[in-house]
Amino acid sequence: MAATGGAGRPEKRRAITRAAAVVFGREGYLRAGMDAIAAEAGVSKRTVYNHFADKETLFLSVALQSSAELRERTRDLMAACLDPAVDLRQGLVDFAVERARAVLSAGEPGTPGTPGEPGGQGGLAAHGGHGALGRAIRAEVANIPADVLEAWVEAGPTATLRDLAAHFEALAARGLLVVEDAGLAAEQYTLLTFHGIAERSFWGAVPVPDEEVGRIAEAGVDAFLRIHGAPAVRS
Amino acid sequence: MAATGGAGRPEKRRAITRAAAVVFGREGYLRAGMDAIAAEAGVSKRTVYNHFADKETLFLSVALQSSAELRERTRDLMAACLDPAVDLRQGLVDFAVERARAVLSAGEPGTPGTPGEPGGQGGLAAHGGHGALGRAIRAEVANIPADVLEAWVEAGPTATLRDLAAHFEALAARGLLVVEDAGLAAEQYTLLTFHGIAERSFWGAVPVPDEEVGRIAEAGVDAFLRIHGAPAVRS
DNA sequence: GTCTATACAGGGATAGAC
DNA sequence: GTCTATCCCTGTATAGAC
Repeated sequence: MAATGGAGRPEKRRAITRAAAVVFGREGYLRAGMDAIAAEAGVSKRTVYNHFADKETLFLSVALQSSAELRERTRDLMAACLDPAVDLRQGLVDFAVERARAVLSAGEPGTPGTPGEPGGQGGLAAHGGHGALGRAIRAEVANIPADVLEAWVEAGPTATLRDLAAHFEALAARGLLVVEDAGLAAEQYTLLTFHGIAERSFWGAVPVPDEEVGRIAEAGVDAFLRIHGAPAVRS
Repeated sequence: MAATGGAGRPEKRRAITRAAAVVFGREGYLRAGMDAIAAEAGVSKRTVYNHFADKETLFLSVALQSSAELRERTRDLMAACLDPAVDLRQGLVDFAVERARAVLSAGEPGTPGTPGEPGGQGGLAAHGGHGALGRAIRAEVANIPADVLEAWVEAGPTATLRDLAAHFEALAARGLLVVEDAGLAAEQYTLLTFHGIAERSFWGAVPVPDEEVGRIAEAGVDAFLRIHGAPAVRS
């Protein structure tokens, strides 16, 4: 009887959350219908209500899950681009570009992308990208309970800033960066290399050409290194 | 008979657009009802449909008007803070703080603010702020015709970037800034001093303490001056 | 016993009619 | 200015199927 409990087959529950991410991302919270979510999941509407008390509960559950998933995916990209650091500037540019692609790409079906890429499979954003769901959340921010919104921010953006700050501290210890406040440096890097693209594309709603993504990422990294680059690297 | 023509008393039309800005900003596009807009304007619902063909037309009309108004208001703030420029750093900080207040403040009724302040009266954002309407537009971005969205961006954010770039070029000519690409510098200033606050507050939906706005503005200006400050100013 | 399919009650919205 | 036609959506109830 527990509405949000573990009733029913877990595979059905996963199909519902995945379908909800697709439909909420595509239509937004208010326009999305529970009928459409049930159809996308290949499940009866009654089954949806068997696993989730109502539309809002389903949306908030999917939002929190997506936030944590995107943080993990971003942390993997960070490690792949910043840990080797044979070329710091190139690593910072690569991470900016890959992050923009991961968050903002619409996941167009015409381009299969890299099918064998690990870490990107089975997540909530198999079709539509995390950006679409993030847009739906931002659109409903005024109607989301404060504690849930705080949990979403903490599990996603804030945790990612912490991950990035840890990397910057490690780079500073190796003499490649000069940072007093690693958290501030992480925020400035994110603003200079990512938020310009996010804002221009309205968090993935409007496509931005790859060429321009690369241009903005390079300009952002150059500005960041003027603030925090070690003298040897800055030149 | 022209739906969007100048039928009816212009005062009624202004009352409708102002009411629409209030209600759309408060409730968002989908949740806002034409009944509530008519009631807020103090006119009959029939009068609303007499001036605007339908809900979408009204929304897009108000969006474009608000975009142009916010651009003018921001340009005034820019001139007031950056033209004297007895202290460049202080001027850049003041503009960042005033801009954040103008865009993101919820216009709480308990604080009458500065009643005699010129330029802020009679606009669409008398109650609720331009940020609230901007949030409603961003929430509906996927459902707005591409040409209208482009016009909104051009009349608001892009025009403001151009205004700021012109100021930076003047400051560079006076030897206070070092900029190769004034447009890029304007974008970096906006990112470093404004977008962090906008994102943290979700474009005005969640309040940010004045103290923190000031802190972020100062840190952003310091970073900006490390990139573009003239050597005499940078120290 | 859980899932599917469908039908239905209740509320609210837009847009038009009187 | 009020009143109403029409549609859509959430959430529930009623059937039967693996």
